[in-house]
Amino acid sequence: MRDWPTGRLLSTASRLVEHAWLEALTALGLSHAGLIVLHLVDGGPATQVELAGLARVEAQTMSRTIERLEREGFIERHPDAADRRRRVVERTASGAAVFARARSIEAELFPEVDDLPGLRDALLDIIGSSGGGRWADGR
Amino acid sequence: MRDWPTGRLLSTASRLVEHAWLEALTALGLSHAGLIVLHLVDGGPATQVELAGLARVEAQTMSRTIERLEREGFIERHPDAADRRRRVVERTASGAAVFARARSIEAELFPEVDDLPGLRDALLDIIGSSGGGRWADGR
DNA sequence: TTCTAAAGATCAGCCGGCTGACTAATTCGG
DNA sequence: CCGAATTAGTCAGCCGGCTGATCTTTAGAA
Repeated sequence: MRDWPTGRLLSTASRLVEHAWLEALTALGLSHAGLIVLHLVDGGPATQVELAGLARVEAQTMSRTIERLEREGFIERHPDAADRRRRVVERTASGAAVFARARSIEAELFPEVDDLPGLRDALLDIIGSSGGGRWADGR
Repeated sequence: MRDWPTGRLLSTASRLVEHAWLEALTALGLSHAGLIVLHLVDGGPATQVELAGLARVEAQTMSRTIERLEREGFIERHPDAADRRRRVVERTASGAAVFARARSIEAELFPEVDDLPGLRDALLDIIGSSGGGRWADGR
């Protein structure tokens, strides 16, 4: 496995970390993708396109993720009076509660690694350069 | 995004790198998962359970991946005479050819990063510790 | 020897990425 | 002011992870 190309190591590591997470998350009725959305709307309501851009995900993917969150009662969608194409996504009280609980364990489950800041920098580099113009917004 | 938990950075980076790959790979009629299998059977024929273990993937997932590779004509499955539960997976000439072409570009597409060996070590660490006994074989 | 447990492979069904195609609403140019 | 282009959202369908259940075959124990 030491001979594997770096990209393959990256996706394998990612999958295994996500898997380790899954149990704790499903116990809360959440999923990985859902947690990201809860995090993003923590800063206030947003439209689906905005959320997709921030999560670096296509709008169709975000649409389904939000649909599942709504089904669980963690968020609500309200039509925007000013632009009736838009649906504004908002956290519910239940969503706020589950986010508070999930957030605390999010960092704890990540395995120990020698140079954590170095790893984070490398990942941010990769995201920046590999995003290839698809995600204009850097924030 | 600098505030994101490391696990989320990891999966985001992984997805973006895979996406950058997809175009080159689909042009060859291949997929990420398929390429891994072609790499693994490069060392000789193997059973599906063996391949699943080496790729760190469940047997059901490997089953479908192999099915698609077979459909494309890149591998063949033969029943094992000694143990009729087993199906031995073998590369075809076409599979060998496409692997040779894909392999050469695999490393080239990975973005530049400062401390590549450090990154690889960190990822191997994560895979090792986060595999949590699921994948006994360390090789 | 027979009968049960384990192993290899698959099926069904879920989630979360993606693309392509579509609708409804808004914006903008002539 | 009206029609074309753009934008927000969704639907359909694919791939690749996963779990749980099932089937056939092999191995092992009584």
